[in-house]
Amino acid sequence: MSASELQKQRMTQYFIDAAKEILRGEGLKVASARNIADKAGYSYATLYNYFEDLTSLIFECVRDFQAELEALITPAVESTENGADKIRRGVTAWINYFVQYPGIFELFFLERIGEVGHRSDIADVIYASIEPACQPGLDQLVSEGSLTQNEAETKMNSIRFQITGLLLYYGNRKNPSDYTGLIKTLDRQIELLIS
Amino acid sequence: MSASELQKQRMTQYFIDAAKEILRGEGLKVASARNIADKAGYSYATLYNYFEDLTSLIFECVRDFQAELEALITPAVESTENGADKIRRGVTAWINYFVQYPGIFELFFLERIGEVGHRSDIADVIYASIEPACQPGLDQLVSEGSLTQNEAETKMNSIRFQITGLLLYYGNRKNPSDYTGLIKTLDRQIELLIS
DNA sequence: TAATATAATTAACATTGTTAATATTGTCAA
DNA sequence: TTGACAATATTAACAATGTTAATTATATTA
Repeated sequence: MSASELQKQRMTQYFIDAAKEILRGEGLKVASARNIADKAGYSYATLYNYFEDLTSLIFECVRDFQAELEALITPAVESTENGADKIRRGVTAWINYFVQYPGIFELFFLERIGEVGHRSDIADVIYASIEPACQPGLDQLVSEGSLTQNEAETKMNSIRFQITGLLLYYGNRKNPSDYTGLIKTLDRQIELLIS
Repeated sequence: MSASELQKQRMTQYFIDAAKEILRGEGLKVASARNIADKAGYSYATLYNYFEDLTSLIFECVRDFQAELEALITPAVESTENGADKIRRGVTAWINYFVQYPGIFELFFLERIGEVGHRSDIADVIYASIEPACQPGLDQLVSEGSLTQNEAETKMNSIRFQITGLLLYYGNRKNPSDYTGLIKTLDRQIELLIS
């Protein structure tokens, strides 16, 4: 990598780090071009020398968060040999990540379709985020003969839709109203699906 | 009602109608104070003589949409005596409404928590919107002895979370990718839950 | 050191929600 | 019918947003 490319790489990273910090803490509505650039130590216009627009920068953050999420899920899934347990632990890790960072859930799932979400690449990342949590466990159940390939796919979708919906309502502070209730509801729904 | 109260009532209705038309058609991001007032035939500042802020006006729209949705669901549910069928038809009507008006789904479920959604009253309306579609059918299954009260509640939540998640991903044009696929997936998931 | 290329900043524009100041309209007594 | 006052609507303005163009500062090279 040339010196100038290294510089460019560093600059983009400054902005990405600043944006991630804001998204994690205060959430999407605070992640304005001016706030991000401020936190990165540059002027707002400088940001546009390194990113086409604000959405591109946010997209980089989504990819980073996704990688972070996957890095949390994988060891949780691999901590057991039991297929059903793999799913339980994977899904719980998935949920816990978004509970810990509501701003990231907001970013992943609640952004207006026409803005960040409309980029099909971002939608792909989000949609796929549940797979590392479920796929290994389901594969195992299939290989053990407990499930057909077809059933496994249906169950993956059930889990995907259900935990997303669950978190969506939890995020709106409706039901369940607290974390204990969330985990209890999650367990019950998962049990209903994989036993 | 006095003459001036009638006037006030009419004015608010003009703004609500304009806002609903925009929300139905172009969606939330187009529903600005200026656009709504324009469509209502008044200046943007006039709006603030009748609503505390834009969120209050949008909230009125949510309530109207909820009533409209319920008016579609009820006859669908009552069109059969079979408990499971009541649920199938109710949920399908619920989904169809939001498929027809993606802007209303966006308004109901995708708005940032800190803005419209943070009003607990609006969150209540949204959360409850699934009940007319499920409750009658579940009640019937309970009264027939097919379900316990407890199971019925769990299933209601399962359905609530699942169809919301399903629609969320469908709205992002991911999976299912078309309406036929959506209905097929919906049927499969409902079958898995109530049979 | 001077000339040039690169990179960062300020200024500016259009758009947003919202408020204050102003203009218009309607009502009613003289 | 006119004049005073209240009610209502409109324009002007503010701060914040994303974004671009013009300008300034910095680095590189001859």
